Formats: sequence, C-alpha cells, structure tokens
Amino acid sequence: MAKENKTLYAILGMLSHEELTGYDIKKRIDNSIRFFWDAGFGQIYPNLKILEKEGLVTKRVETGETRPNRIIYAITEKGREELKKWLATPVGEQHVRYEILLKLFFGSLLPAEENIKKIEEFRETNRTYLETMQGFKTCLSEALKESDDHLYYLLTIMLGEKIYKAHMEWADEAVKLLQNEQAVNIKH
Amino acid sequence: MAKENKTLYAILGMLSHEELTGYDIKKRIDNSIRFFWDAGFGQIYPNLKILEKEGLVTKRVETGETRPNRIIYAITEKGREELKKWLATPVGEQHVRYEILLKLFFGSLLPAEENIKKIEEFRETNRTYLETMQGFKTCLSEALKESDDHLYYLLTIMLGEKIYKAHMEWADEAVKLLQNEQAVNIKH
DNA sequence: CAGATCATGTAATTTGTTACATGATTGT
DNA sequence: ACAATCATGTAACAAATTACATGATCTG
Repeated sequence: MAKENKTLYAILGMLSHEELTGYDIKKRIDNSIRFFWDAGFGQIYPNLKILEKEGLVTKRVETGETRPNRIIYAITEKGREELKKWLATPVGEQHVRYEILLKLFFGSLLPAEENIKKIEEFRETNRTYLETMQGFKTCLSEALKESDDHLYYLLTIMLGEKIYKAHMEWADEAVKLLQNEQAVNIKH
Repeated sequence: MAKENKTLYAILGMLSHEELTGYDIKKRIDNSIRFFWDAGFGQIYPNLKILEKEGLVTKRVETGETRPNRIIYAITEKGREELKKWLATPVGEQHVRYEILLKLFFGSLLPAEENIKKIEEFRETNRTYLETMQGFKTCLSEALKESDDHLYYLLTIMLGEKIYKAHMEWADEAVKLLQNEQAVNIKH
C-alpha cells in the first residue's frame, strides 16, 4: 500500500459513509472537504482502481438504460480496517505554501501600492471563504443532533473560520503598516 | 519559461539580495521562508541549472584549495526583470492541505480520546511554531530600521503568528467540544 | 575519532494538474 | 438550441520528495 497517498484515504473515508460512484465522490469532496483536501477526477478514478486492486473496495456496475453506466464502489471490511489504521497514525509535519507570502517577502522590488493591492485582494478572497464557512455552519446546526459525524464536520468548519478570520485580520494590519511606511517615505 | 514552478522564483528572489551558492540558498530558505515555502536540494540544484539556461542567472566557480569547489550564482538584469514580472502577477487561488482535518473529518470511526490526543499534539506543534515566529520577530526588530526588505519580512512573520495562534485557539475549543460530547455519552 | 557542516549533484518515484476524449440527458 | 449535469476515463506533463552517491573539513 502506498505510504503517502492521502487522497486514497479521503476517497476511502467518503466510501465509509455510503456507496458511491467516482462522480459522486467528487461531489461529496466539493461539498465538504475541498477547502482542506481537494481532489480532481484525474485523481479519483485512478485511485479507485488502486483501492479495488488492494481489496479495500468492491465495485458493482449499474447498467443504465437511459443514463450512462454507473460504477458503484463500496468499502470492504479490510478497507474499513485500513482506513481506521491510517486515521490512528499521528499527523506528520504539515507544510503549507503561501504564494502571497512568497511574493510579499520580495515585495521591496515592487512599488508599495502593488503590494497593498495584493493584500486587499487576498482579504477579499478570504472574506468569501469565511462566508462559505458560515453558510456551512448554518446548514449543519440542524443536522447536528443526529450523528457524531456532524460534530467532526463542525470541527473542520471551525478551523476554517478561525483561519480565514486570521487572514483578514492580518491583511488589515499589513495594509495599515504599508500605508504608514508610504506616508513616511513621501514626507522625506 | 515554466508556468507554475514558483520555487524557481523563490531561488531567484534569494539571488536578488546577494550572490549565493546552492548550498547557501538552502540555508537562506531554511532561515526565512521555509514556513511558507520550503525547498530541498533536490529542487534547488536542478532549478539553478534551469535559471542559468534561461539566462536569468550567471554562474562562477570558486576553486577552493582546502574546501570543496563552490558554484556561485548571481542574478542577471533579465533575471531581475523576470522576477519583478512574476511578483506583479496576481496571486491565484491558493489551496492548502490539512492532514489533521482530513483525519478529523472521519474522526467518528475512532474513539474520541484518540481525536483529542491528535488535536493536543497539533496544539503543541503550533505552540513551538509560534515561539519560532516570536524569536524571528525579536531578531528582526533591530534590523528593521535599515531597509524596506525587513518590513516585508515582518509581514510574513505577522501572518505566521496569526495563523499559529488561530490553530491553538481552535485546538482549545475543539478539545473542549469533544470532551463535553464524551461526558454526555458516558452519562447515557 | 565521531558527528556535524560544507558542497554538489542525479535518479527514481510519487503526486497532482491539465488537457483530451466521448456522449447522453435534463433544464432553461 | 444551448448550457449544465451526469458519467467515465487516459495521457502528458509538472512538481516535489526521497534516496543514493561522494568526500573533505571543522568542532567537541
């Protein structure tokens, strides 16, 4: 079994809830984990084949007369065990990449206005993300009483909220700092 | 020129400050941008060759009698222009990956204690990151009066601080939530 | 004298992205 | 009629990680 292919476990996790087609998995991902674990069809379909070869999922073809054929995948007992085993392993160092910080780090090569504009765009993007999180949260509050799954879903949304808020706060402070600096430079 | 190889620009950016060897570039990265843009030797050396072929940097060999030979790279005017051009392009959608959220999203498959432990480990890791940021900040406060570069450096540290704090706050709330849930489940 | 640091690289593998390819059905 | 959605995939490419390979010098 691959050591690092975590998207495999994202797919397996989705199948631990219900039987799904590759297309359905994509939709589930887009509607839930995409903010911290996105995946395209180019990853989903090949990974499903790997999972099947490893005996972690089984497939069943539903021949549609009007609609296209659907290949429905179901998790096996072995798959469920493998998933739990992975969930139990400690989370490694997680390294992120912030293109905006990379660009800003070398920001002295550009006029300050350009950097300010960049930060303001970043702020705006994060404002829309925050709205999305708050939308998710509202939808969730009803379903929350039903199952434990939803509690964990809520936790992921909560981190999203915190992060996007942190981004926005930073953007505000950063813009102020750069504007001050600009004012000082103009005076001289 | 490659469309997406942003590490190329990280290297070029480091060379915009001073002439460096591949080995030096690695050190510079480790001491500054590694929290948001890490790179290993396996990326640095091949990318330097690409930059040279494109005429964005020049190389000069320093034959050491006692030490190993050093290949010193310097940015060209064309390289500086290319860097500025890239810095001016807007920052695209940046997608992050949080392994801890992926694991937590499917957390209902594990006993709550395990999820709590995971979150507490995450909190601790982020506490050390925050300390590092604060150390960086202290070092910086002296140099800050000299050059504009340092102001942009400060901005990147500020975002780091915000994010690690957000992570820690979230961890505290998340643990509380899970412990409450646990208490409720035990009562029934 | 052992381990860290200086110094350069290549090769293999894995992972992820993007483009291509096909075609029916459903909604506006 | 046109766009969006349903549905499956492959192939090419790009990027990043990891392991391998070498060897001197400096520090404790």
